[in-house]
Amino acid sequence: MAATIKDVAKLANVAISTASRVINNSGYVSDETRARVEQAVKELDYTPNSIARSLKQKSTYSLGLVVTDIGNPFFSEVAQAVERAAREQGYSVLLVNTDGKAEQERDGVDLLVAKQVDGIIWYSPINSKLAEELSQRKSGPVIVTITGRREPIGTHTIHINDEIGAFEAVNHLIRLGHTRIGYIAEPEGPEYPQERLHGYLRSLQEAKLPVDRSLIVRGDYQQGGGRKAIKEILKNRPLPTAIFAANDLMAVEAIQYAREIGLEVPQDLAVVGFDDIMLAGLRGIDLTTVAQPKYEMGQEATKLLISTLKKEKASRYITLLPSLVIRRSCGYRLKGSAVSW
Amino acid sequence: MAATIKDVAKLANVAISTASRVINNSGYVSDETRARVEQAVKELDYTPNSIARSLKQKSTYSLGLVVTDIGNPFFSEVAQAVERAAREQGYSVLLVNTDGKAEQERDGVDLLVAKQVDGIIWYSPINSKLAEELSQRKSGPVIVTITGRREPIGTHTIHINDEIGAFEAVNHLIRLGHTRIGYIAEPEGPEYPQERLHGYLRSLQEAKLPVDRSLIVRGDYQQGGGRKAIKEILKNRPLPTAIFAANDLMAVEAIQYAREIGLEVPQDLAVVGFDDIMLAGLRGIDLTTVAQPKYEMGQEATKLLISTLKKEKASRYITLLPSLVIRRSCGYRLKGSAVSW
DNA sequence: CTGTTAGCGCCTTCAC
DNA sequence: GTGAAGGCGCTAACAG
Repeated sequence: MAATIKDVAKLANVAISTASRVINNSGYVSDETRARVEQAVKELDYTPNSIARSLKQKSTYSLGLVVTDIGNPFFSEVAQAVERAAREQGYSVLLVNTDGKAEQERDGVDLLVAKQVDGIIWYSPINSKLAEELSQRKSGPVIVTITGRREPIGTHTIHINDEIGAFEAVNHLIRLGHTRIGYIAEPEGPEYPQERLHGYLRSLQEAKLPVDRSLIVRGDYQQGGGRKAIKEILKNRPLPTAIFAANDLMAVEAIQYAREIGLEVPQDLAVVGFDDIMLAGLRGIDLTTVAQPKYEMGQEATKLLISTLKKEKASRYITLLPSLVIRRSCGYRLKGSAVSW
Repeated sequence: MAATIKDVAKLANVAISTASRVINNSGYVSDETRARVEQAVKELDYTPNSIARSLKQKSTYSLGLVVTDIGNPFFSEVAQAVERAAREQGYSVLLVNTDGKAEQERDGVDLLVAKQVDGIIWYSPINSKLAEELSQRKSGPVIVTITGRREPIGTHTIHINDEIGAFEAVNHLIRLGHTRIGYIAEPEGPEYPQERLHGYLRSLQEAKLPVDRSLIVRGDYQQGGGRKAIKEILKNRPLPTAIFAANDLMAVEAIQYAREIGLEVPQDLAVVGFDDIMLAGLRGIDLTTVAQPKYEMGQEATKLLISTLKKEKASRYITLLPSLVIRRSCGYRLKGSAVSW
């Protein structure tokens, strides 16, 4: 049995409340008494039970981090930022994986609520109603969502403008002279923001390029999905000369597959991804991609969350812009294009 | 204010203990009463406060996961396995990053202890004394360590036989005809297991190859560190024909650097890594590497931990063997070698 | 079957 | 300055 404050008090020959005072440094205690208590603490190797403390104080100093898949390097980088920012402020983080399933998300969030987390960083809400409702509760956790959607959800929203990111990526391909651009798209369904698709479409439209629906194939954001999708897309004739993929994982798989069947990247097929996960920058991969400010996203969200906890703060909506990182996978100029780079 | 069991009891017109019974499904309750309580629960949208429950039951149903760097894809894969296994058993996981610093590790673990986690999966203990001592405490958390060291630490130990992994990797290079094999080593210092170095050395010795200390340069396991190390190693003349690196991140950087300065991989320089993180298998990288059973490690550790929690179990020591995954970065045969593959 | 009664470990008035 | 007492939300005997 670990020592409790009671043991400390007894050993120091003081009342529990006095022991509490010196441990928490609150209220007046004579130097002499303080010394006695501190001595007792040391002797018993006493650690305050923060469960009990939380029960009393209604604050657990912990926050939940809800992500689709912590095994995905993209989320893991965000998680790293969150953990660091949280630790620096004395908070700890409870990790919940949703695997992209609404049910798991609900259960996970329920768990976090039961564990009385002070706040939740939610990336990203499949079930936005749940998030919205939760953030309405008076004594519920503060909810910060990170999302590619436009609509704010929760107490605070960190919005990554995916639409513009995708738009810029496709624009870049168009400037390079591409006119048949395939798209390995985000999955369909209400739980997935369709902003990247919108950006892709808008770019084509503004350039007055036709939209060929058979060049748009849904991916699943997972390993294996990019391969399936690119296969599908490359059944089209004439072949597209460029591919935009809704995330890097799928983009890299597209490159792999293209090379396997004898296409050269970028000469025969230019590829642009989305996210800028670490591997995108490796030599041998060199993926041009839309970089999401992963670290900032995690850090911003955490800081915002914790500062809200410390004092009331109006709901905030922050937009972060992704940026296009040009590497080699898109080529610098398409053969026969009039545009020089 | 969130609803408490008291509110539920009042609304259902029963005693608190009765409400508790139906909520926890313990003891006999008449169907009629049960229905009333359930109705009340629904009406108030009641969620049990697990903080309070934990205080009473001495069990928080949460476990700590201590890793060096969750942003590192290697750890993030282990974390994924841990989270999943934990969730399946109704446990949640508190994430602690050490960034490889002893102080952060201590603070993080203190935090976990204060938060009364039931167990800690510790990968990997820099300060093994801390781990050992903690696992001795009667009412302390169950400690499962994952480590490349031989010595058991904590309640249970999952040992990855790094020495054999490294040994096999270097053996492979030797079989391919290499005799000057550089090593981008693990960092020095008591907090880092030196098993991979041992394996490297043993392999050379058994093959009766000379050990050239200037071909062994310490890395830091981080991004950037492989680059620095390979630079150093390649100052040697004659150049080594092969490089073994203590992890994939550094191995990949070595490949990048080698290519930048005009060396072909694997023709001029064969490279073997350690870990088998996702990117190792990508086309364009194709890194031959010692695969650690990441998923098994996380899962095994978690299951072991939780089963211990449920009923006393003797301390266990499990050894998992890594396996060599041969891809292209090591070449199939060294020019001029007599060994065919 | 159901209600009453003690706490779990801690913090926080409120007296002295 | 210090102590006594109440209660956070919940569970677990123990009576009825």
